[in-house]
Order: sequence, then structure tokens, then C-alpha cells
Amino acid sequence: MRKKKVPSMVKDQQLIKKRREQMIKGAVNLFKEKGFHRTTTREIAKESGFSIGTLYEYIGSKEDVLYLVCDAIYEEVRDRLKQYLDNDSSGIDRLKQAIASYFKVVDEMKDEVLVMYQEAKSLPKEALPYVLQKENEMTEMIESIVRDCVEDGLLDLEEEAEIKLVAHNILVQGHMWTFRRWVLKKQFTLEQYTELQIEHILKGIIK
Amino acid sequence: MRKKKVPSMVKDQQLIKKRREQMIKGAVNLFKEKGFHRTTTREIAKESGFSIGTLYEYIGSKEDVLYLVCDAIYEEVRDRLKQYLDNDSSGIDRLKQAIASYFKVVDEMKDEVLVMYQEAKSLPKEALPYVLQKENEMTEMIESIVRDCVEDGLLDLEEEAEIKLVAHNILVQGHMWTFRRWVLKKQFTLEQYTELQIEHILKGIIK
Amino acid sequence: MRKKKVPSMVKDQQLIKKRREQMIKGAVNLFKEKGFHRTTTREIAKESGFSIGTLYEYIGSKEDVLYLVCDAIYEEVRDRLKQYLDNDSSGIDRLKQAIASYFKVVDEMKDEVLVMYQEAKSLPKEALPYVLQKENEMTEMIESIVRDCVEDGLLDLEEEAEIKLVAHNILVQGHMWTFRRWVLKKQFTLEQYTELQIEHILKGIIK
Amino acid sequence: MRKKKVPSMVKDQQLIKKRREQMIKGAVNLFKEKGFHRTTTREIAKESGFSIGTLYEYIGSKEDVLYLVCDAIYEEVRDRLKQYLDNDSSGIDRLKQAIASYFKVVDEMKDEVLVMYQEAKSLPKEALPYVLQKENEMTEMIESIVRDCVEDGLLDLEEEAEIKLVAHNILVQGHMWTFRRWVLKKQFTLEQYTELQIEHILKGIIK
DNA sequence: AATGAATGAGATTTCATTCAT
DNA sequence: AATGAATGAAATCTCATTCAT
Repeated sequence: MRKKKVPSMVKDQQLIKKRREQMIKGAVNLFKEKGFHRTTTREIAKESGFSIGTLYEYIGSKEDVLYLVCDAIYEEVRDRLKQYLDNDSSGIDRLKQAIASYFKVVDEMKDEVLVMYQEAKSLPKEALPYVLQKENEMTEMIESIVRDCVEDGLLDLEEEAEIKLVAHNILVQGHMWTFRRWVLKKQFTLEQYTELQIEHILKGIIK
Repeated sequence: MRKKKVPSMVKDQQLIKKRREQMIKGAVNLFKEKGFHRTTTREIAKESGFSIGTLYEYIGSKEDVLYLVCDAIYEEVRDRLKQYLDNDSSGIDRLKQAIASYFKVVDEMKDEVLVMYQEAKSLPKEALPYVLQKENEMTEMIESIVRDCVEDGLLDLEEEAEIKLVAHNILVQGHMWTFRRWVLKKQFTLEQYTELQIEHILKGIIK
Repeated sequence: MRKKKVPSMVKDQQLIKKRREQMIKGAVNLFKEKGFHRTTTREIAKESGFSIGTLYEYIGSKEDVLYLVCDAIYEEVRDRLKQYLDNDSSGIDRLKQAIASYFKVVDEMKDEVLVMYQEAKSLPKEALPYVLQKENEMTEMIESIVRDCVEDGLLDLEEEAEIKLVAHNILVQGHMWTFRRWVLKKQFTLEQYTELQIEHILKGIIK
Repeated sequence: MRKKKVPSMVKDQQLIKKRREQMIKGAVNLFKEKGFHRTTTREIAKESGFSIGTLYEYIGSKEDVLYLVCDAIYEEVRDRLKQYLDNDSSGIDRLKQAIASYFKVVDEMKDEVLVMYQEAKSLPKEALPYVLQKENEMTEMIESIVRDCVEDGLLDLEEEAEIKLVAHNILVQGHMWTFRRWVLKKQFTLEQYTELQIEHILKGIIK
């Protein structure tokens, strides 16, 4: 699945990168507050620090902004997660660490994740598959860690499907930390939330 | 928290009820397909079977439609769930049945739940608290069943907060069946999904 | 070749007709002065006597206005010409009268004809064939009168192609009266222009 | 009537000439295809082989491009025609040759002539008189040839105005070859068209 | 002299809402 | 109570022009 090409009138690739970063940052701020549809392109331009004309030098349509935002968030979540996962733990411990890391990343990027989570459905039809695939990639990262534990005989999961389900549950519990934030924060710190969820998940599947 | 009053020019309460039901049905169809923001009031009127002028005899603004939709869906989910729960099982079995019932209701109303789930954030600021409270009510229904089990010494949950968390997890796993529908359906029937999730949840918390 | 369907949100066919007539009148005034491209939709709305919103209740796009204008002008030119031609003259006299009538119609509608002549090229690609066919109809009307004369042995024209050419010349001399208006008016009244052109044309082809 | 001065930031007259030639060539190509108004300055720059910044080093506004285009086309038509006319024929023959030559030039430059013909009306108000005068010059060239014939007693034209009219007819029949091209080409080669038109014109006015 | 990124006025179009019938 | 034509604020997007490099 190819990354969608967002058109730009500007040639300098460095500049495109820089401006788009400004744009994404500005847009996330606004989307966070008012959502994609209630945010105007003029507001995006202003918040990004340039004029409406300049905005359209770097995108083809408003929807492109949403695409860039979603894409950037996914990339960053994935990159941060990968970094956290890059350690030499193994077995159940590795799974625990993965879950904790994922929750940590989600917490670090709560606004962004929430935005992506709520607005991705407004992506143009053609961009959707690409973004769904990103989501899939994430699932697979978790999935493969779970699978390793199963193969090491540490977990009581019989079928592939069950492994997938556990991975989905973990991911969704991560998102849940963003979209039920206001309720959950009353009860738990991130650490408490993480510890409890890990405990329940593992007790539910451990041999 | 009072139900928000949606203004109407029409006096006949019966008629108001009837027209709003038409409206909600029409709107859900459209929101399901294109989301709240991409649906026009004209389309809602047409799909509901009356004119744009008539639509505005029964609401004050487009956002009122969304509010009516969300409210109606919550009420129906809650009513159906209540009905399912109205039996004389007890103990862990009662919890299992509650989870299964909830998942069943969510499945029966998947389109509606998904719509509500994705569009509720677009509700007018004043309406939000009321809807959040509805969500809270739902949580409490599940929560109290879990709490009963704890009090009967059947579950290994130490704090109130932990009970709340389990309830949230159950609810979110219900929603998950709607918003990860396309992926999950490839792997599971509703029954399989229900069975596995119940198993994992319970093993995770049972004494 | 079907007439292009211009979309309208309004149901009342009578009203559509009325509003479009206002619109065409307003638009011709403006196009005459500033051309299609320099005229804004807001100006068209204002000149037509309604708001920009109302304008778009009766058309789908700005180009539709141009189409309506061109279509209406052709229809009127053709209708007027038909009426003038509806008499019992025959032979060379009939041809003379046809030419004079055509020039008269063109003169009566000089602004409209000029507009159509200058702006038709801006019609949307799909509408062009329909308008070209209208032009063709006009040519054929003249053509058939010339052909009758030939068949009556009154004109010295050997081939079909030559008949067509004469018809084209007549039509173009009509248009010429609109687009070289400022120069020609210095030298001739319409009557003088008509008389001289008829004389030259006929001497050029009469037996 | 002075040639309108098109401003340039560049001093080197040679370079100005060169760049403007590139520009005219590029612009004609584009205007031919999409018309003046639908062509952007960016496109003109690109098609001309330089940047938008450079384009504006050689003109003051987009309309200047149109002016340069129209001016250049007129000059070339006139120059080519003059060259063709520079022979020692005389009498009716000279007129015949003039018409044929003019039609030939028009045919050689059909795209250019068509562009000029269709877009000249978009020239800025101040430039229009100059271009009309060019058109007038052309008319006079033909006119004086006709007049010579009249003075030699070869043509049956009584008044100055009649001479003018014949000249106009000839010019318009030339243009007609460009703007009715698609219809006329089905019936005639340029040679046939030329021969027939000359025949009709002359029979119409010859003694 | 050449470049091309930046600008913002202005164009087209949409659509929630009103109100006379 | 029902209708639907009218409205105009506001949204997206374009593009001629400028100016720093």
C-alpha cells in the first residue's frame, strides 16, 4: 500500500518537510479543540504561521491536512514504540514492557492519538486503506510479541485468532486511555492504570 | 442532569414524538454513511420523509438532531440491556450474562452505536454533560453487577477503582465490536468473540 | 443532440422559467459589458435581482449561466427569424427577404448575438456540441432557401458545397454587423448595409 | 496611435526581444487550447521556458502578454501579406492575388489568428484602440487595392463606403476560414475556398 | 537577470436557517 | 402544521503579483 502523494507547488523538499511539520502541529492543536470539520483552512494557515495562499502551496485540499496529520501521528507512535521495545528483555517480561511502553507512548501523545482516533474516519476514501494498514502494522507489532510468548509456552492461547484478539484488546486499552481520559484520570495515574491492566490481561491468558 | 430541551414550534406532543422518531431513523442512516458534518439538513429532512421547513418545526438547530440521535440510541441500548438483565441468575453467571447481553445489544445496534460513538464529540458543548452522564449510567449498570460479585466474594478485586476499570473494559470491548468490526468479523462470530472475551476477563479477575 | 439539463433545487417549473429569464437578462447585460470571465456570480445574482444563494437554487455552476444565455439567444434568434420568414414570397425575392430578415433579427438582438458570439467558446466541453448544432440549424434554414432558388434554376450554383458556402457567408455577414458594428455604423444604416450586401451576394451568384 | 509601452525591468533590448518571443510563442499555444482567462501566468512562464519571476521581469501584468500576443500576430500577418503583395501584377488580377494571399496568410497562421480574434476583446481598455487601428491598417491595405481597381474603371462600386464594405467582407471571409474551420474544411480545401469566394466577390462587383 | 516561495484579495459554491404562503 | 423558495455568512481554493535571495 503506497503512501498517498500529497501535491505541492514548492520544489525544495527540505522546505516542504519544514512547512508541513508546522502545518501538522498547528492543525493538531486546532483539531484537538474543535475537530477537523469545525476548523477552517484559514485557521490552519494562521496557526501554522503562514498565509492561506502558502498553505495551499503545500497541499492540494483540506483533506490532505488531515491525511498528513494522521500519517505523522502513526509514524511517530510507531517510531517511539519501536524505540521503547528495543531492549533485551524476553518472555512475559517483554510483553509487560511492550504494553507499558505502548501505554506510555499513547500517554505522551494523548492529544494527537485522540485526534487521529476521532477524525480518521473523515479521511478521503482513497487514503483510508493506507491508514488502516498503519493501524494493522501496530497490531502486528504487539501480536508478534504475544505470539513469541505463546511459542515459548508461556501463554494459554490456542489459536492465532486468540492471539490477534489479545493484541486488539491491548491496543484498544491504549486508546481508551485517551478517549476515556477524563473519567480514568479521576481514578488512576498512568502507572496505576498500566499496572492493573497488565495484571488483568496476563492473569486472563497466562498458563 | 436534565435532559436538554429541544425546542419545537408544534404543540401536539404525540406528533412531536412521531416526527422525531422519523427524523432519528433518517438521520442515523445518513450519519452512518457520511457522518454528521457531511450530512445536510436538507438530506435529513428528505430521508425522514418531510420538508426542510417541517424539520425546523421540530428542532432548533442541526445539532439538535445529533443530540436526539445520541439520546435515543443511549435510551434504547439501556432499555434493551435492562430487559436482557431482568432475569434471576446470580453470581458469576449473572456477570457472564450481563457481558453477553451487552455485546448482543451492541451487535443488534451496531450502526447506531458506531454513529453515536463517532459523532458524539460534535454535540454542542451544553449537551455533552448530559450524554456523558448517560454513558456513566451504563458503566454503573455493569459496575454494580461486578460489585455484587465482589461483595459475594467471587472476584479478586480490591478497590472500587478496580471495579470501575473492569466495567470500563467491558463497555469498551463492546464498542470495539462496532468500530473494529471489519477486522474482528474476519476472525470471530459474535458468539466466539463473546465467549473469548468473557473467558479472558473472568480469568483475569476471578478468585 | 439533447439539450443539456441544468440542475435546479427548485421544483416549481414556472418559477424556474421566470427566474432563469431574469438571470439570462441580467447576465447578458453584464457579459456584454465585461465578458463572461470578468463577471462574477455575485454580480449576476445582483443584476438578476436576487441573492447569490438564490442564483444557485437555479443553476449548478457559473458555466450553466453561460449555457442558458447562449441557448436562449439561439432560440430567440431562430424563433424571430422563423416568424419573419413565414410569408408567401418566393424565388429570389424570398432569398432577399430571408437575408434582410436575418440581418434585422441580428440587429434587434445585437448585444445578445455579440455576447454569444464571443463567449460561446467558454462553454463547458459537454455543452459545445449542442450549441454548435444550433448554429448548424441556422445555417440549414438559410441553406434551404438558397437551395430552393437553385432548384428553381434561379442561381448559378453548381454544387451542394457552394450552396453551403453562400449560406455561411450570409450568416457571417450577419454576425459581422454586430462585431464590426462600431466601424460599419459610421458608414451605413442597417438598411443600407442590407441592401448593399444583398446586391453583392446576389450579383455574385445569380444567373 | 502609439504602440503601448509594455514595461520591463530588464535593460538589454536584445534580451527583451528574445524573451518576449519565447513568451508569445508559449502563450499562443496555451491560449489556443484554453483561452486567455483559463491560462495562468504560471503556465505561461513554464511553457515559455522560464520562471514566473522572470516572466514579470518582462511584462507588467498578465494583460500585457495578451497585448504582446495580439500585436505580434498583427505585425506578422501584415508583414507576410505585404511580402506576398509585393509583385508587379495589376488590375483585377492584383485584387485576386491580394485576396488569395490574405487567405493564405490567414491559413498559415490559423491558430494565431483565431486566438487573436477570440481574445482581443479581453485586452485592457487602453490597448484596444491601438489594436483596432492595426485592424484598420489591414482593411486599408485591401481597400486601397480595391480602390485602384475602381479608379481603373474595373469595378462597379460607386461610393467610398462601398469600397470599404468590400474590404471588410474580404477580411471577414479570411477570419471565417479560421473560426468556421471545422465546418468549412469538410467541404473545401483552402484553394477551393479561395477560388469560390473570389469568384462570388468579383462577380458581385465587377463591371 | 533569474528564481520561486509567499501573499491575500477575491472567486465560486454550500448550506443552516427563516418566513411568507 | 407543512412547505419550500429565499437568504447570506462563511467555507474552500485560485492565482496574479511581489520581493528576498
